[in-house]
Amino acid sequence: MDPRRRKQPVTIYDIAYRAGVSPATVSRVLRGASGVAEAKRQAVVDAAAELRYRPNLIAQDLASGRSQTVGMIVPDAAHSFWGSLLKGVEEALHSFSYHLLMASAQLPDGERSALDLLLRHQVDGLVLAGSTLADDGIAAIVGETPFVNVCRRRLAGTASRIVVYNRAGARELTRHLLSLGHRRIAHICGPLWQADSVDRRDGFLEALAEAGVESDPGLIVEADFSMQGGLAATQRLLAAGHEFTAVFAGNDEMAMGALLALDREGLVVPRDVSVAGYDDDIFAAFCRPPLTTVRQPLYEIGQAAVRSVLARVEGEDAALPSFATALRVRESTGPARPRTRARRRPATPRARAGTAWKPVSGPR
Amino acid sequence: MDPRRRKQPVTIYDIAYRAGVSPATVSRVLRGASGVAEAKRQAVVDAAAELRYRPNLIAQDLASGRSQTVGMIVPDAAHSFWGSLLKGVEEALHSFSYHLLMASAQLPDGERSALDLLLRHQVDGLVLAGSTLADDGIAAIVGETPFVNVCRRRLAGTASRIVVYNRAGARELTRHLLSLGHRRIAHICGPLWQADSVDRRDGFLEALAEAGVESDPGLIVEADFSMQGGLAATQRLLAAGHEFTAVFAGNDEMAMGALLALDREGLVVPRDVSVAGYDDDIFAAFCRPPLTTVRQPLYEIGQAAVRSVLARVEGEDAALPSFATALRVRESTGPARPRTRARRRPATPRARAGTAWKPVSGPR
DNA sequence: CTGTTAGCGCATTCAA
DNA sequence: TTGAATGCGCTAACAG
Repeated sequence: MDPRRRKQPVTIYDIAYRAGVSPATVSRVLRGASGVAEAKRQAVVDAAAELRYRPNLIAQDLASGRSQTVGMIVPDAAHSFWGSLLKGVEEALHSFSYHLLMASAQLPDGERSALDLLLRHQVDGLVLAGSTLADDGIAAIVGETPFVNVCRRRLAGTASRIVVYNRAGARELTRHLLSLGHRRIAHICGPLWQADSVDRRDGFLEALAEAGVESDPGLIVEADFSMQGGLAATQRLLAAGHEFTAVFAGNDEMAMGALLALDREGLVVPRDVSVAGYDDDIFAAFCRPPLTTVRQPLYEIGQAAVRSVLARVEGEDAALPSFATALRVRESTGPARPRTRARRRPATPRARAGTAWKPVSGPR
Repeated sequence: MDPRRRKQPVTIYDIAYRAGVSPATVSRVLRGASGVAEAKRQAVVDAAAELRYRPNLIAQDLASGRSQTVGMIVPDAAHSFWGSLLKGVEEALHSFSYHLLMASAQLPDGERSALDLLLRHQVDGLVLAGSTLADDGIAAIVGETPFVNVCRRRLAGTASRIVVYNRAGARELTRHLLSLGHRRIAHICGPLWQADSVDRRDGFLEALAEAGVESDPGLIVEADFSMQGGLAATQRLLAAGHEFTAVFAGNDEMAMGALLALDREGLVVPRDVSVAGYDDDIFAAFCRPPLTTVRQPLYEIGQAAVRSVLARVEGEDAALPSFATALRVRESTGPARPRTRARRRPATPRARAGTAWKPVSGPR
């Protein structure tokens, strides 16, 4: 049933034999332990090189009780948002000679089983991106294994979470809009069961309040962080006849959808309506017009998560850093038009318009 | 030095004791082996559940000689192109109860060391995305470990490669452009040391040839698959005064750059110039205008890669599937204008134009 | 069918 | 400093 159980071609025993020392000494040398005669050390190193020795980490792990591996759970690697985080984590791990065991999972249940799988693999620590589980829920299944949350989707619990000052970021962005003369600003927020969505919306509202601008509940709509969702939300806004001169989308993907929806209506950005996003996603600078947005240092956040987890793996009690955001003003935002209701130009007739924005986007 | 070498809280010995059987029997039951009395089976299952037993895969691996793990190397997880592939691989692996050890690496050297690391971890197989290494080079370092290449960047070697009919895809897309009346079509190709780039360019040229349209070398420029590169390439094309009514970019990212460059010149797509991309990236349907492109089933390719690798891990000699592409006609392509040289509308003055396309895109 | 005996490859006591 | 012995948790012959 089992074809060929591959055995290690060369082990420390081979090296020991060749170098004329004991396996224990080989182990010491290979692991950089002190207290080995230089002559033997060299002999071992040479032998290992000549034999093209490749350490068996699995064996090392079992013997040492630590796997040199960190597990990461990502909701959807196909989106550059998560991809950036993933990249940061992977590269940081690499620099510490740790390995990355990756799992993707969206539903809470999938997350739980993914966690379980990762733990079976004896990961030393965990980086959870976009988790929907609460801290205690996670702790219940991971036990002592250190973990840190990044961009979590749960409102409660900050103990394990790297926080990004999203409220401040949203506030700054909104102030920018206000400074351009916008008063009726629509906000497309992400799912409100997610911490980030709520934070950004709150920041938005705070900025309005501090400027003495009354917020119109009708101008706040919820979507799902997808381009499709942003498109639909904007269409709803438009259809409802709400007047607004700017749209602040909770992320760049939704902003992109908004741009498309506005275009469909013959509205020109930023002449008729300003649009802003959030995240400074990989494509934000290349939209037309390039998108005003708020940069979240995802890559750096990923790195910080790793540092924090590894520190705890080493037994140190690492504090979780927080991250500020940075406003990126580009061309999708401009001065508010004097008339509140944006003027339309006749939409260009399109034969294929009906199918144009079908969700052909992602793979699968 | 070593804080707490975590030991397994509950092992098969504990279960054996509790269920009143031998560890071997526990192992059998847990691994679903046949030939165990139902009574004992049940006892073991119950004991395991009560003790909340979590198998130690590391130990299993060491004992069985197989790690239930596949390694994947990705050039850049922050791009949805690679992300889609990654997602396909991960999910397929998951469905086979395999794990994914991920490594990112761009330079050949990084790739080599990444491979080495993965092998130290005793991965059962490898999926290499966008590899710059030749088959024999890879084999030299992985030995017997099965591997498959996906979207490789090397021209030579198809033995390990899942091929996508990119030439046919490019041909079909070009025919579409030709059918719209375009005769002077610019092509922004990817790096010509990459198989995909060459294939697509060749498909482009073939379609022109079969239509009896002479190709103009001046209309073919090389870029690096990035948005920034597409922007710059298009600007070069424009600056050189080349006349063209359509642009076929080697991938969607470059197409997006092209859209921006054309916009900067006051050219309207598709009225003045048609633009087409390749990949059907996650944002393609949401550009303005939505991008005509060629879909590559990346997710499915990832899955196929997994099936193939795992089959070989099992000792079967799996053939590598090939994939066709699908033309996605959207709104960025339209009939060619009668006059060859596209007409411009005065570019709108922009204060921030200079900084607008700075490479603020990726993280890092 | 089931238990006993050996390892898997390496780290790590403990003596020497 | 170094080597011999023991074990990490589990699988896999081998007997019984």
